[in-house]
Amino acid sequence: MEESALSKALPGLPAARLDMVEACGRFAQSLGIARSVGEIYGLLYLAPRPMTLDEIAQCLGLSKASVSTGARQLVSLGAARRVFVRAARKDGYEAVVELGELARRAYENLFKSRLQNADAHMNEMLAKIEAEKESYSPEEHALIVERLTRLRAIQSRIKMLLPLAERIFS
Amino acid sequence: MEESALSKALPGLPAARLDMVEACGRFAQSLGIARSVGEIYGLLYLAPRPMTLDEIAQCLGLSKASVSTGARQLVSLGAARRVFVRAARKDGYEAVVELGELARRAYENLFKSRLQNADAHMNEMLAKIEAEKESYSPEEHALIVERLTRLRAIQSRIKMLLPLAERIFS
DNA sequence: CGGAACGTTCAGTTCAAACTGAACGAACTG
DNA sequence: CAGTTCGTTCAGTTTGAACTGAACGTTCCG
Repeated sequence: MEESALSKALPGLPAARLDMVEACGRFAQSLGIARSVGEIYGLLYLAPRPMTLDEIAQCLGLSKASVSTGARQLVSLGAARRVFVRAARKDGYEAVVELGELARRAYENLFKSRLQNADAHMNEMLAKIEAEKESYSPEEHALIVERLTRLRAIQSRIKMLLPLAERIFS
Repeated sequence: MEESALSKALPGLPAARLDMVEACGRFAQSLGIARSVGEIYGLLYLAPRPMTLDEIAQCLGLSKASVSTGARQLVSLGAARRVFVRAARKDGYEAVVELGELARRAYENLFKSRLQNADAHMNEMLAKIEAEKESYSPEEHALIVERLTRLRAIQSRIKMLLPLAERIFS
C-alpha cells in the first residue's frame, strides 16, 4: 500500500483524518484557495476539540506563521471559529460545521455578482460596437453583433436558472 | 479615459474586440485556465475569419510558442477548431460558438465525476473509521461518525439537484 | 533536390503566490 | 517587574506555472 507524502510526515494522525485533510486540501485548491487552508479545515472538521496554532502546525507540517494566516482566512470566510481554550489558556480553532451560510455567500459573491457584471459589460460592448461602426465592414459588423447577441442569449438563459439555484439554500 | 495595458500594446484592435479579449481572459483565469488561453478565445470569438498563429500572436502580444500551446488547449477543450486556410496555405483557428457541448462536458468532468469521487471516498473513510475504531475514544468515534454523516447528507442533497442541473442542457 | 515557411517542442527565464524564520507587541505568571 | 508564552507581521526564500527564444522536423514550393 502506497503512502502519501503527508502520511509519512505525520504518523500521529489516524488514516481517516488524514484522508479528510487531503480531500479538503484538494477541494480548496480546486476552488482557488490555498491548499494549506483547506487542509487546516479538514483537520479541524474531525477534531474532537478546538486545536491551537501549534497543534495544527505540527499535525500538518506547516510553520506557525502559515497556520496563523490560514486560520485567519478560514475565520474571515466563516468556515472556522476562534475560541478561547480555558484549560490551556490560549486560542483554539474549531471548524464551522454548518456550511449553508458559507455556501450562500460564495454563491452570491462568485456567481450572482459575476453574472450581473457580465450583463453590464455586454451592454457596454454593444454600445461600443455601434460607436465604432465605421471601423468594421458591414459583414463584419453584422457578424460581431450576431455573436454578441448569441452570448446575451446564453446569459439570460443562465439568469432564468438563478431563482432555481437559490432554492438550493432553503 | 484610462487605457488598459493590452490596448496600449495592440492599437490595431477595435475597442469592442479588445474588451472581449480581456473579459474572456479574466473569465478563463477565474476557471483556473491560463489567462492567455481565454484571451485567444476572446479574440477568435469576434474574428470575421480564422486567424493564424502569427496573427493571434501579434494581436495579443504573445510569442508564437505560447499561442501554439494555447490554441492546442482550446482545441482539446472543444472551444476552438483548426481549419486549413486555402488562400494562405496555412492552418487557422476559429472559435467554436456553440458552447453547449463544452458546458455539458465541463459539467460532467468538473462536477459530476467529482461528486461521484466524493461519494466513493466518503464510504472509504467510513470504512477506515470502523477499521481503526480502537484508536479513538468512544466519544471521539461518535463525533467523527456524526460529522461524516453530516457531510454525506450534504452530498446526497446536492445529488438530488443533479437531474435538475442536467435539465439546463436541453 | 535545396530552401522557405510553418507548427511544435524544449530548456531557460520570469513572476507571483505560498511558505518560512525571525522579530515584535501583548498578555499572563511567578 | 523580569520572564514566558502566544499570536501576528514582515522580509526573504521557495516553488510552480506561464511565457519566451531557439532549435527541430515537416511540408510545400520553385
